[in-house]
Amino acid sequence: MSNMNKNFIQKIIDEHNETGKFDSKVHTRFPPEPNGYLHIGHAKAICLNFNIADEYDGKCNLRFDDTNPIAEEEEYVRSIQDDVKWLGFDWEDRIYFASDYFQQMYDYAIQLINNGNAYVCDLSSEDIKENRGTLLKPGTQSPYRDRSIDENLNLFERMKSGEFENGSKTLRAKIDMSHPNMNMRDPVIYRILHANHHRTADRWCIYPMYDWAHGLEDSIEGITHSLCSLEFEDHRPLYDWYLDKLGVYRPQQIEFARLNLSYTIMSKRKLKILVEDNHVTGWDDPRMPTISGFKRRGYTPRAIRNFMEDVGVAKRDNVMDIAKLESSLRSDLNVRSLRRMAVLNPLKVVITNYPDEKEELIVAKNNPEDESAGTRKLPFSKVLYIEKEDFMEDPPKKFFRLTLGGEVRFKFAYFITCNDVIKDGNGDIIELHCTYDKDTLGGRSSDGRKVKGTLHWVSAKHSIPAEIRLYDRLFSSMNPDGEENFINSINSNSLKVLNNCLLEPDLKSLESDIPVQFERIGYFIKDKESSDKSLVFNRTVALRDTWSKK
RNA sequence: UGGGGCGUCGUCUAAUGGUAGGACACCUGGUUUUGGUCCAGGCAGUUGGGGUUCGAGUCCCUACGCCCCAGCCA
Repeated sequence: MSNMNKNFIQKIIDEHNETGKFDSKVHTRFPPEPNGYLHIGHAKAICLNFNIADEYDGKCNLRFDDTNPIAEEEEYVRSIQDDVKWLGFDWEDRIYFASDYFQQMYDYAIQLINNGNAYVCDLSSEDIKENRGTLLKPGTQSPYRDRSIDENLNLFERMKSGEFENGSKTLRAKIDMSHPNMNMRDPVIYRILHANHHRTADRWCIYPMYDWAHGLEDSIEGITHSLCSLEFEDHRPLYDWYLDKLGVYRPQQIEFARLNLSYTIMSKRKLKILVEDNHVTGWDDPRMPTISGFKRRGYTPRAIRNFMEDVGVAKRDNVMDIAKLESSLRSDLNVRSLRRMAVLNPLKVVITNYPDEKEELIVAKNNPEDESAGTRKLPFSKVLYIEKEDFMEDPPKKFFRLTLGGEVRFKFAYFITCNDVIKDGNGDIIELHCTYDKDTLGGRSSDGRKVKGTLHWVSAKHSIPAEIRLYDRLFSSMNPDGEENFINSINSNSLKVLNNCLLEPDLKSLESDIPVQFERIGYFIKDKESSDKSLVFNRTVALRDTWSKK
């Protein structure tokens, strides 16, 4: 097998497989902390871990890294599972919690103490900070560094039993206070936290720090390749140090660059501000870069997964153009979505030469990309509605749509010519009087006459009302994270609500979660706020538009 | 100024030391009952300077630039 077009992680795994380092096994894990909703950046890690396991015929665990009871909640463990499932990944029975390993971690800590590699420190967090030194200056040793093993054992036991207050003591690794890597300057292993944990309640009042916990979790689960983001690169020496001092199985940590997207933020803290200060309606607001937000917006798991394949994996910092995500989205939606007629800003059209009471059913294709999607019947009658912007009395050059005296095709129906423009007192156009050519049924002329424009339309009598929400990017800045205050770069036009939209009747019974394309407009999905009485549709993404750009 | 990483089209990402390729974006043109899709074409890149070599994005030296690290967060 060649190394052509593999990413650097696959190449490392290939090497391991050649040398037999992990017995040719691949076992990865996705280890979220349940302290928030997953976003599109997490999706990269999810796809990477599950896909790579799959490619090498291995497994991928879902593991909650729940070592900080202050930040974590049950609600998040639920939503995280939903999101991973929605993306289409299956952890089978391998769902784990760091909190299930607390006893083992504690026992390992005792082993560390026994080997003289850890000590209980009475320094306050301020003192520890003080003693740590700086990037340029070495730290100084804790006065508690040389306690006897027995004293350490005794104190640690009492920390666990709840004898001490929060912050009064820590267990620390005895490494090197002048190490150039700050992570190695006697890092904290356990801190005292009298707090209720979402799974272990008050059984513990000491909680392991990330560096201690994470390697042990990986080791216990037999993970082979522990994939994480770049900022953990200088934690790897500590990851290795702990497992080596314990003499236990040691996975290989590999760091990759996380995903960044233009015009969006990925920081959990900032996303939380958007929600809490009501800049959006919730974690699943269709403008949010959360997985639940993308889902509600109408994105498909396939589009997101294809995008991640496309983006690749490397070590250099990157900012993906969100246009690439949208491109991936459109290409998935183009193939699968049903075509339907919807008029967002209705303009009344009366076909003067069409019999008053006549109605007919027009055959319309459901999806030109997929013949098997079949056809449906669209009602046509004397009074119709078209898009306001599809008529101009005084059109510019190359305007292919309806004009006074001009002829266009009403898609699937007839050729229509506009004869009169009716205006109100303000001079605004309120109605068009047109005639149809009855020999063009189906939208094709019998005399070879061509028409430049094709419009979508709905029959007034048969159409159904709907609210349509037009979403645009949440931020107008390409890099909101780089702004002095990201809130200031929120796009004030990120949501436009249209209340007088008219849909073809078939949409009444559309199931939720079925993506539709409103012809000539964009892709839409029925929102969860829809009811039988009032329909609400979200615009997932507009169709590519090379006309309005000009 | 310590340590750890990273520098390839506008943006991502490829290239056993051997024609710098692909995607998105952008621009042309063609097809089209969606100004969509599709098709064809175009624009555009190895951070700088030395060195090794028949040959360097790749190896060596050097300069420069960017990111991360001083939580009892992960």
